[in-house]
Amino acid sequence: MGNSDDILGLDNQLCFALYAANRAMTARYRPLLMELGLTYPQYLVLLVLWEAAAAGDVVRVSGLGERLRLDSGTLTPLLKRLEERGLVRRQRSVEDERVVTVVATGPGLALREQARSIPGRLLCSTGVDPDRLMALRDELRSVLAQLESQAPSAR
Amino acid sequence: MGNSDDILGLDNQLCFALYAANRAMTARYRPLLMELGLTYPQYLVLLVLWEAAAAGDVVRVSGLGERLRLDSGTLTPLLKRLEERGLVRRQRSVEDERVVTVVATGPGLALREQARSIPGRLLCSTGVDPDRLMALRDELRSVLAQLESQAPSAR
DNA sequence: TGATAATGTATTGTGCACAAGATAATTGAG
DNA sequence: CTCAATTATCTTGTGCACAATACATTATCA
Repeated sequence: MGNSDDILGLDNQLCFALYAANRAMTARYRPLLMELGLTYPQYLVLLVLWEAAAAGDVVRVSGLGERLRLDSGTLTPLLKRLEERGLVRRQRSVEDERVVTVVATGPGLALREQARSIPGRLLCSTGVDPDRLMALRDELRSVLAQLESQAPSAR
Repeated sequence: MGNSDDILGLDNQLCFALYAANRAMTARYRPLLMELGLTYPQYLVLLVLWEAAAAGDVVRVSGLGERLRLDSGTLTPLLKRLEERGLVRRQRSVEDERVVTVVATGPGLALREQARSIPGRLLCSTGVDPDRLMALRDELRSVLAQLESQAPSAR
């Protein structure tokens, strides 16, 4: 075990704790999402599209990117895969032909019902107190907001 | 903004908070690590190899995988890239030829001195109270341990 | 109006992650 | 000793992430 005061000790790094916990969490999702034929990022995209459909909003690729913090190099091929499977429709806007809007199709919207059980099942699967997880979520959001509020290269 | 009680609301998901915070954090590391010519996973591998060198231990590929929670499909090409750059040496064990050991070379060990400033600079860059970050790290480690202690498919 | 800048998306290239399967070496039961 | 099972690593294929660049469209201004 590394020294607990080693500034470069792997286990002392917040970044590694984040990195490992994130992958462990998505690994927990994987078998549940496989039932829906989705990867984890695809699931996140659908969460946004389901919310938009419920609110009657139209989402563009750039809107997905802002919400999920992903760029077009990630989203474009991901959306094409979802479109090939008929879960999503991409359409170039007629008012502004630079814009591509994305909506969930019938099958894409139907998936939401199957997805409904996922958060609950995952919560059980973790075996951690839900209140602790919610507190952790809030703290992560707070840190994320702080990270994003700063200039990218603040020293 | 999605309903705060929508069980499928993006912003209500712990998983998304983890996912976004992790990427924001590694994005903070990126410019600092670029000075050393390293990616973030390469940096993690070197953290382990530096620790091992200090302790006089020899690390095998499987040991790196256990420590970092990565499999050989990720590590093998990563280690080859580090080896091409002369930062690492891979050597098949003579006692057991299935085993490949990995050690940091002179230049690889020298990088540690340059890396020493990174945790401190990153801490400043986040603009978050260090005690809060340490508490967050400990909570993440605790959740990670809980996730890893359970059967992979515990319902 | 006609050049120029800004905007929104797509493409290309590199490097993780991870599943599945292959390969080679070692171990162990008989 | 022999061969099946195990172990450790490597390979292949798919799908993110992200930087850099390209491209078409729209907006701006001299």
